[in-house]
Amino acid sequence: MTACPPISYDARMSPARITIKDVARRSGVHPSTVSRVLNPATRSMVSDALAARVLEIAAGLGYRRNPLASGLRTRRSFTVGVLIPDLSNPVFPPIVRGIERTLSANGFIAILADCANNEQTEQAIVENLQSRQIDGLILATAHRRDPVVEACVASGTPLVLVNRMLARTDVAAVVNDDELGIRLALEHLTGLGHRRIGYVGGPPSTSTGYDRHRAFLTVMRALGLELDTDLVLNARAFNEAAGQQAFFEILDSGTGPTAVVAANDLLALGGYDALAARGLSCPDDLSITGFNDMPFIDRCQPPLTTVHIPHDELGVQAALLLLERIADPATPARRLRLEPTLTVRGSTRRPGDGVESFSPRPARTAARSAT
Amino acid sequence: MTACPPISYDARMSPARITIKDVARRSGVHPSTVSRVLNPATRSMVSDALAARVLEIAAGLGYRRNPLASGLRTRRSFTVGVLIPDLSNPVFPPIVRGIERTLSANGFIAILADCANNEQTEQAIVENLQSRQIDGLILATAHRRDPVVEACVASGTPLVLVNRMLARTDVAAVVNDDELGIRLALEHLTGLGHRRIGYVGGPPSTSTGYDRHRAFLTVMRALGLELDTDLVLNARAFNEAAGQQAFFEILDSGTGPTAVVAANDLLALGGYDALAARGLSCPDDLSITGFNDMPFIDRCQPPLTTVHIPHDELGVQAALLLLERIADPATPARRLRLEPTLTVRGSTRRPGDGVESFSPRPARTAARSAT
DNA sequence: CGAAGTGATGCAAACGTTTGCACAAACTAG
DNA sequence: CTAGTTTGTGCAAACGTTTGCATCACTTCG
Repeated sequence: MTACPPISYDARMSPARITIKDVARRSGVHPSTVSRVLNPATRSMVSDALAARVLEIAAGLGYRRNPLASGLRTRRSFTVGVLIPDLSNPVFPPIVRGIERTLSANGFIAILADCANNEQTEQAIVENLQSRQIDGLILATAHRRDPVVEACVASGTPLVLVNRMLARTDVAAVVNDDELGIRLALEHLTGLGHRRIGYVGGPPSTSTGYDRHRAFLTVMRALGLELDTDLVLNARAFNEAAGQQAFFEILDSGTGPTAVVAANDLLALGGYDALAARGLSCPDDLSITGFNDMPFIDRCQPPLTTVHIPHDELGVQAALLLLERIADPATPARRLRLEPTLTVRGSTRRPGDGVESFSPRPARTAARSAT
Repeated sequence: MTACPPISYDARMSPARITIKDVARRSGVHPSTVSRVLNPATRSMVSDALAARVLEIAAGLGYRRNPLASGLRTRRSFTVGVLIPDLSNPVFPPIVRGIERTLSANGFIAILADCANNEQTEQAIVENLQSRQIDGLILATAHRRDPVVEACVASGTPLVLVNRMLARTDVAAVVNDDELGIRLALEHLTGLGHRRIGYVGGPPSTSTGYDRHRAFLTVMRALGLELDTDLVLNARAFNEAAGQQAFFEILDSGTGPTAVVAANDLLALGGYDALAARGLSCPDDLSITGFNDMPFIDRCQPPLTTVHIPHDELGVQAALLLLERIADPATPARRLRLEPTLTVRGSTRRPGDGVESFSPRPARTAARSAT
């Protein structure tokens, strides 16, 4: 826009909106000319002098394009859908924020939908969004084999996955380097002296569940560590309850590990719960690492050692990738893999460090539960 | 919809969308008739037999209404804007979730925008949304005197505030009973024996800042407790940094209180930080209560005693109120006040309880900082 | 039995933009 | 100085719905 002359306050109050016709009448030109002026792509078709005049009049009148009408004609809406499996998982808000900021900086808006981890819901939402002529879709919900994604690809909807990706490689995605993340966690633990290390993963139907699991196996082998299959299992969901259950299985397997790598911070928190329920504590009895470094996880007790992922950047890059694809759908699907880092906190320590004969722990636990 | 016959897969694949005309042609009736059938409000105008047939054909063809075209004609978009001051504050995601779920259950979608606590941005976003013909707006960003809200009211945009409200009473809002919340916290503390109680609030430009502050003064007086103005102050923002700073002032005032009521969980966390920086601890040296009971705050150390608010319900009710106003803008602006409860956790205890001559605390703190 | 009423459907004009095409005027070239 | 090209605008038809009005076939009643 040009310099913004006094936007007549009336203009905003009156429900009678200013249309392109009003601008045309006022400038003494045809509506189509106004349209061309207002559209950057066609601006060059009209003479500079006229364009300037029209622009000024439009601004003076407080004209605002009606995206519905425009979208009806052009089949573009400058709107993208953002699907989140579960907004109450604190990893997602920062990602959404990055997405939203980037989109709106480019004139797009984000329609947010939470599918509550339900594929039915997801399908319905996507269809609804498609009928609203959204220009593209960002999915944080993807499964490795995902009918919703398939449908989107088939229908030609520009699509970018975030955080999770697909088995097939022709879909754009922005993810973390999961293998690197797991490796960082394992190297940290082995560096501390851990040898018997367990793993609690997520649903293998998701790339984050699958890839991190595989990475764990690979890296353990690479490090020359013994793999005890009793200590490696996948929880049925990426949440605390499922994590607790998985940790129970590991704790009760008898062949106690000294450390466990969790594929997600919530699973790690479930581990805390399991330990507490068995009268054990982290890191004295078991070191635990998480994945995601979700907000406020540094505040829990003990502060979680976890793989930090660039939440915001994940969102930003996903949005940029989508904008790229919307601008030119023919562009090949790129897959970005961002590098995580390890954030060491209080949930990991050398094995055995906590088991002096006179642990202050039990006393404190008792004291607290008496409060 | 009627029973859903095999939705032809082709329908979704082909970019050539099915329109009302296709349905009309196929049923041998005029498009307008199809429109009437498809619109519940006008369905009764057409004979039941025909309606049934059209419905069936529409479903068979996989027809989906184009909301852009429909909105262009009717000036309704079945879209509402949701403005959040800062999505990274964990109170908001659950509220957003409630909003989103309720809206989408009623055929509306939510456009989410995060204004990063910036009024400029907010203004721009609202204008953008208005030009997109949104049917209404839910604002979690309101200030007590808020030009953006004024503009919305003036332009006749249906509006509901959530979490915060305005000084003026003619704007619909769903908020917590802030006074009750503060009272619960204070009664809890006095019940434990606290007498010298401080307060750390938020910006008085927000209703949550203003009302909680006032409630604190009122309730303290009602309880017959002495008010020391050195112990009562408002942080410049609802976040940890501002909270820490405010707690520093209280701690350094010399006239140490035994408890502090914080107007928000993040401020309380800032209090934790301030205590830690001074080598003190909660609740041994100071009891602290929060407000909001944001997700995972029960995991921090110590788990925060805080005023629990019905996040989800706040969102649900805000959405319902907005739908009500959209359906009938003439409806008087209702203001709902939901009741909070107190969740007692580890951050509060009797004053003096922690200061036995042989506190186990200092030792532990030392041990941890040595790790 | 005819007039008035009722009920179901068709017709066409909107809603606010965009865009292929036509057309005129102003150039360029031969 | 004419034929051909470029440049700048206007014209009108779309995009997919909705809705006031017209129309027509019935029923109902005096």
